[in-house]
Amino acid sequence: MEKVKIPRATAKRLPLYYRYLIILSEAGKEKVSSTELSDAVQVDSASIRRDFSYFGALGKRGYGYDVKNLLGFFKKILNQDTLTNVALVGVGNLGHALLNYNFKRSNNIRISCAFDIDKNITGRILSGVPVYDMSELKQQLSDQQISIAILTVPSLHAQKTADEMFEAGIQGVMNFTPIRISAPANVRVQNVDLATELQTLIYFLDSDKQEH
Amino acid sequence: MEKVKIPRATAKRLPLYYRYLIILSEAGKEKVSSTELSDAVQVDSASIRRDFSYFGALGKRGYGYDVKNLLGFFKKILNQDTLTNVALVGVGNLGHALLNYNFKRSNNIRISCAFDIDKNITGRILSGVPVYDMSELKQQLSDQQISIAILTVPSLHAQKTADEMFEAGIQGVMNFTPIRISAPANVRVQNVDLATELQTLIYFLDSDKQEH
DNA sequence: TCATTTATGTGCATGAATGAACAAAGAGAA
DNA sequence: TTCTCTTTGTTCATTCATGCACATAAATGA
Repeated sequence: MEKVKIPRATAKRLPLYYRYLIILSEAGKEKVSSTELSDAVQVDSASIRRDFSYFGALGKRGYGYDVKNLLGFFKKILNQDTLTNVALVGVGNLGHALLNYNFKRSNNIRISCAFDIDKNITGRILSGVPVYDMSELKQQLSDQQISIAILTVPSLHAQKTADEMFEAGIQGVMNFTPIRISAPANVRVQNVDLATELQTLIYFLDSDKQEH
Repeated sequence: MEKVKIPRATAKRLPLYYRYLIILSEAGKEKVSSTELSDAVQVDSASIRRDFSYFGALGKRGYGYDVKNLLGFFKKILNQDTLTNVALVGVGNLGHALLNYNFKRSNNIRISCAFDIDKNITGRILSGVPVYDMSELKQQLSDQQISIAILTVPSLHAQKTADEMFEAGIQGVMNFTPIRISAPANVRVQNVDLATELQTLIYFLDSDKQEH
């Protein structure tokens, strides 16, 4: 599937559009306007139209967008037509929760293997996912052709574990540790920093308060 | 504590700086330069200097920043000198994980109560946190003077539950559901959309691949 | 058929964020 | 003290993102 050069901000919104298109489709809606969608996803309607327009003229003036059309289109753009397997590294509290998180339903993503160092959980199958010892990382990722991993180990092991992952050929990391791991230039790291987000929320609330 | 008007992007980085300052302090470092910090937090050094400068001239030319000074300063800015209590609404997989997540160590945030509708877990104490029935939401939040909540209920109940929270006086929500909840104008909502982030990562990886 | 309404696609102006570059200030050495 | 070196604080140019506003095109109804 040939892809156009899309602004970063747009690319971040695509999965959101996709999810709401699924909802609309399941609700039996045939068409949708940028204004309707705007209400649902809370993005300005002009931004939505521009986002869509990067892929060509997908809508019809005076009508809106055909839901089925749009859905099929985004499915291809977002590689939703093929299942993406990812690895989970670190099966602690958060890791466990993610194992049970249903990425598959609206995203066609599946955690197909997990890794840990704790002998009590390695060698077993948790929530339908086999848990291997870290020593098997390279072999398994290679066998299963996995290039994306979710990192949920304790901070202390974050960088060391990340290095092992890069060694094993990981190209993209979703980093749940509070450490900013350093990675080779060709690797994408997406940080999800729970404590920081919460604290930012608190900060903004306080400054809201002071304005009034 | 009087606060200056800070750009959004800067405010988002403050907790990150704070965390690394703690690490530096614990490692016994007395001073730090913007360049050193830049390596650690992966933010351009000029941006760091500018971020700091919003609060006044905190550094010394030719020397850098005094770690203890800076730390004390950020502690106040970020309200780290007082404990912030938050509520957790929805004790499923993710909720459980968050109950065990240590927000307190470097952020002085504590989940002090949780809510659910499942009679099997309400009325009990999980990971040191009491779990109440949803019917007690308003009373408890009022008693404990809590204005921030983490929302981890199933998508289907997201909006309805959110409405109850607003009714109970919640001012800030960290929304882990994939639904964009609609909220009163004075309420801040921070969305943490795991599936979307993962999918965005996949999208960027694919477009990286196509460039080469 | 023709007028009216609806909703797209895009030009434009504005604002935010970034990072390079550098003058100024202070630290440290001689 | 005086010189050199380091590192800040800030200016500036650039890029990115946003949302208004509107011309254009299609749909709908009379």
